[in-house]
Amino acid sequence: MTKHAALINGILRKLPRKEFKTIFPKLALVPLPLHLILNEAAKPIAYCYFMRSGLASILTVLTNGKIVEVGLTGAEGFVGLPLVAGLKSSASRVIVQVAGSAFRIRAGDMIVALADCPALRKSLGQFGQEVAVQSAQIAACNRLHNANQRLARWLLMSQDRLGGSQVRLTQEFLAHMLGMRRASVTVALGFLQKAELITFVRGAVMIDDRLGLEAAACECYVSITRQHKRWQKESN
Amino acid sequence: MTKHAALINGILRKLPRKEFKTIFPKLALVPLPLHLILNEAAKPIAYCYFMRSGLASILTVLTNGKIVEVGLTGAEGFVGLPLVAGLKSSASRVIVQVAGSAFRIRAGDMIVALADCPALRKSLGQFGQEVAVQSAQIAACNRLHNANQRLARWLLMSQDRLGGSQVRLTQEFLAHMLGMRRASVTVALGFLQKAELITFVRGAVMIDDRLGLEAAACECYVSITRQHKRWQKESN
DNA sequence: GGAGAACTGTACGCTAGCGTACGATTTGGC
DNA sequence: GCCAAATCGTACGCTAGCGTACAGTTCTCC
Repeated sequence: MTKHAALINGILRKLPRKEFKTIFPKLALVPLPLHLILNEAAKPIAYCYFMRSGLASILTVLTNGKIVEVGLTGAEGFVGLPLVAGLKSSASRVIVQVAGSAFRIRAGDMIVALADCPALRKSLGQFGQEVAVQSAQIAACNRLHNANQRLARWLLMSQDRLGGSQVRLTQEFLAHMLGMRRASVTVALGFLQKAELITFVRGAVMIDDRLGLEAAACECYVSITRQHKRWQKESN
Repeated sequence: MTKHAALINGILRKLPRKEFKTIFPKLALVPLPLHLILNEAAKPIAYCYFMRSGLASILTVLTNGKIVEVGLTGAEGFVGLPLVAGLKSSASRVIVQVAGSAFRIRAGDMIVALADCPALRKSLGQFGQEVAVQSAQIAACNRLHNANQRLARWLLMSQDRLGGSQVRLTQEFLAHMLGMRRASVTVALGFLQKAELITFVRGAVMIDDRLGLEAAACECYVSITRQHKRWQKESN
């Protein structure tokens, strides 16, 4: 593991050298296998993660076991936000949606590091606000927009955070994320494919026409993106 | 205005004396008339508010003008969270839902105060997480629960934050908050009234049977409440 | 106290999406 | 190469909630 490798994470990259040196020795590069649970709802946070690749979903878990995705983060993000606010347990479940890797840090080490790193605190505070914005927009989206639009939004958001044009996942999983039936996902994917925006095979979706997909998605995708950019500017 | 009056706000009350003295001179007690916009989406934050009474709704605004409530705060809360993270504009609209009063502080003064007040930063950071939890739970709720359940949840949440057993608002407004038709609100209110959980008249809803209403609501109400209590304990 | 505005009750046709089910296809392990 | 498990396509009846519309009621202002 080199410092260079760590720079792949959006939060770590922005850190001043001094703070980076403080936290770096505590980081462990770990793989993130598919479906690994990073934080569990209502459970203590044992580790925090600076994502390096792959995709993590932030989920609200209902008592009947149903789950709904309320946020999404890739290499730009961090998992373990409540800890930054001085809290010890996670309110949501965070799972690996697309396998990758991350820099992991023990909760105890993170708390110590935070005390010495004002820039890190600020950076994570901003990221926390971004995640909150995502949740808020998704809350509205879930209420007002239809399955096709929401699916298109989800594909765009995940592509942004992944890089490639292919997303590997099953329809079943997608159904859980979007809080709809698997059968509805099949239909919605079919709709987008017929419009020549995507192609999908067993276990994967390819994005063929990004602009077209943006047009097919609800405004929520653009809203989240635009808000992100607005705040990017403000933080300089 | 006395210091005692300020203690009505949940955040201010918890502040150590020293920090309170720092921020106190910058606070102005202002009335919060119905429907006043405290922060506007995508606009710079001019003032922050420590709520003292009344109710403020956090709204996601869509481009077609439709709005959906994603969070709710009363005298326990604060309006202007992005500022705490070093950001200058609000992502959501925050409006006065039930008239009341608040301690208002200019954005510039708030930024200065924050630099000197670690306990305030921590307190607001936690509150930010709570708001995020609300959004996340509401996102799931909007996807999975029906109109009656969501209405019951909303009434319970607002009663918690208001105190009294009466909530003054029109069905039209309630419809906006819950992202449904006014006609659907009429029907849902009728359902809850027939079950003898509430009574409503033009412009107001009275809660008659709180426990019954909790049973009629979806689990989301309990989830939000429970998570709040869990974190309360952890922050000591 | 009368006019206009704001608010509420109700109705009707319509559609997206649900729950469920079942068979077809693909994949991976032995 | 075969079998079990995973994944996907599709169908059918059903219902919550939508859009819309209109009339009844209550408030407010002059």
